[in-house]
Amino acid sequence: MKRPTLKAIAEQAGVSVATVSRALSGRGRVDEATRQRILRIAEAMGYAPDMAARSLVLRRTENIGFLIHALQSLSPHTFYGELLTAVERELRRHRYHLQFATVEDDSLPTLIKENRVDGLLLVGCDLPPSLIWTLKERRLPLVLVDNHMPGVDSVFTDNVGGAFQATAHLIRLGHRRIAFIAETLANLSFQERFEGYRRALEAHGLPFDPELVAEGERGVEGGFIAMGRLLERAQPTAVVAANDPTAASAMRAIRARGLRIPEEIGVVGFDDDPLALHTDPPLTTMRVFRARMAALAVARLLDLMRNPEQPAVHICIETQLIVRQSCGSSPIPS
Amino acid sequence: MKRPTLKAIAEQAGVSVATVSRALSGRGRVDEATRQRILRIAEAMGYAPDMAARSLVLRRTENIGFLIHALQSLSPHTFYGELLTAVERELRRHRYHLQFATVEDDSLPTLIKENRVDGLLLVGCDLPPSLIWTLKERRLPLVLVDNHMPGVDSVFTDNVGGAFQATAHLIRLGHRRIAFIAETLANLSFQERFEGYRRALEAHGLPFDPELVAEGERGVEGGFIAMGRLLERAQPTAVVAANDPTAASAMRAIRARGLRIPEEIGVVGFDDDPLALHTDPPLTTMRVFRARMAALAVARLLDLMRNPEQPAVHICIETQLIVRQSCGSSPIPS
DNA sequence: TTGTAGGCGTTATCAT
DNA sequence: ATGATAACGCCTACAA
Repeated sequence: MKRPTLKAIAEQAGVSVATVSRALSGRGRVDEATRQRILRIAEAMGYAPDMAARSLVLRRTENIGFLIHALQSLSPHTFYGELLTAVERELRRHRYHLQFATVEDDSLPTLIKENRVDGLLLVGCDLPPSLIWTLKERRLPLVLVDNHMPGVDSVFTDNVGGAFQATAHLIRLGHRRIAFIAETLANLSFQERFEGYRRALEAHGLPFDPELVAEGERGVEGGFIAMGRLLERAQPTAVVAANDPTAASAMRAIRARGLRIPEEIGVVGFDDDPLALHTDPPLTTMRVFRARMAALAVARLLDLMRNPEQPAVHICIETQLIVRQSCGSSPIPS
Repeated sequence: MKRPTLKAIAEQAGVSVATVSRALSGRGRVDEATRQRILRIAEAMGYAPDMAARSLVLRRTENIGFLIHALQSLSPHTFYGELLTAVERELRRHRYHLQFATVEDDSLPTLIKENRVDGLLLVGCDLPPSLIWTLKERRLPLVLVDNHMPGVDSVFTDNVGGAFQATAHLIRLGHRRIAFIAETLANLSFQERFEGYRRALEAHGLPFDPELVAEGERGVEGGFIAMGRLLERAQPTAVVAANDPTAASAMRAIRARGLRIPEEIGVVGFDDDPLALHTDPPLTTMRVFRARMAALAVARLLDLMRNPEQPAVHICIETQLIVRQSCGSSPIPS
């Protein structure tokens, strides 16, 4: 059977399409009796307004775009999947739909050019800033998620504070030679975590030693490589990893050197990836709140769509230390 | 600046909108000189057809829906994120867009009711069959992904064959008391993997012992629970896990009992989750080809949209054994 | 080769 | 309270 239209309902009910439209939309007065009749018929026919016709006249699609960098999203080690479903759930509560797209460069996605979305969630810190500015100039409502920059609304994790806490935790346990590793530092989130690490050292009167910092490579082996490089030139008693996959991968490098965790080297990660439960020993890490991030980002975006001319707002979400067994639980002997 | 319309280009070029439409769409003859002029102007104005207007008249949205069960997708331990990005990339190659939605029950998603998609990818084996049939009756082109049933087109992994291979691998290594664990057997994929396990035993003349089969619970601890139950009543020398997270979680239970892997118990997983690299020892597992699955599903769906009246086709993708260190590499001593 | 006109399904502005 | 009617932007006969 075909999708019913307003016209079909109108004929069935013996009224005009205008009346049917009013009855169903609730805008404009309709006699209560005919309204009920129309509603029953519409229900029976399984009517729902055609989205194309609606958005053509209403000038909105009730679609939100979820944009992510193609490389980032292809990486298996990302928590954006969970973020995505949380966003979709949140959008659905508000009668919006989610359009998912990846971007590879700074050219304007067809999603935008063809007017397929009313607003945008730009996810991750690797989307080209030039693209972000182009979008802003189009006056398209948008919110950065897990990323931030001046002049654009954003919702993100407190990376600096989180890494500070993680490092302070290790210091509290008695560690003095604490290393920092990342797949790469060419990434805003990782830079911020590095910054938090440095600030924690400073706040506790420990010297910063560049020899205790190592980068690896992008990919699942990043932490393994970084940790290998580090252990060739230094003997840290603990290491802060820029994220959990890096930490897990580093743990393999540590074990490969015959060192025990946490007795000889403590490890702390970041993200509370499900992975963290399965490492041996289970990984102490900083939990980030993806569902909160999703809800706040959606709320902000919808607000921005209602009322576009607002100063940019930046929403920073704190992290939480999850203590497992990779750092040891009591101060180490010096 | 506003989005340009055909009319704007027409005025600029001094022709009618019909001519512009023809020039841009390529359908219908247009003088080569004016065509070039129109193309240049359109290019300069950054024109792209308005999607709502187009789909209203063309009766298609150029949107494909990616549907997944809400619970399934919220679980962090799923590889559908990777599948999603692969699908999006494939769709984009064909000028289609991806609409992502989760379903919670068998009520018709608004995506469908409001005509927001031309076709559907139904992902995972936990979508309600009643919903699938309703969609079929609407004559909406659709393909099941990582799932299959008679009468509906599908693209899926060879779970039976994969589990057969995994089990045969263990048998080849000399194992005779081989267990099977899963978070749950109330899942088609896991049932099929169980079936593959049984067939391998049978094919090699080993008895099937129900005592060597254990279920756990849904969630990250599923494998831990299942393995715990199993070890209380039996002494397997190896275990086939229904997927990698289950295997990783089971490894923790095995270690908690003081047993060594692979010396005392061999473990093989399924999926080749990135997780498999980080377990200790790294996990031997069956690789599934998500990107292939995505490409084949998209190709099939687009074909189905062109030519709807075709008999259903079922595309089964074989898996590949990835040998790491969790099973040992040489036959065990009996 | 080009333009005119009608229509896709919906909403909104007028009359009545 | 209800019904014509005119958009919305695009495509496509049909006519010129």
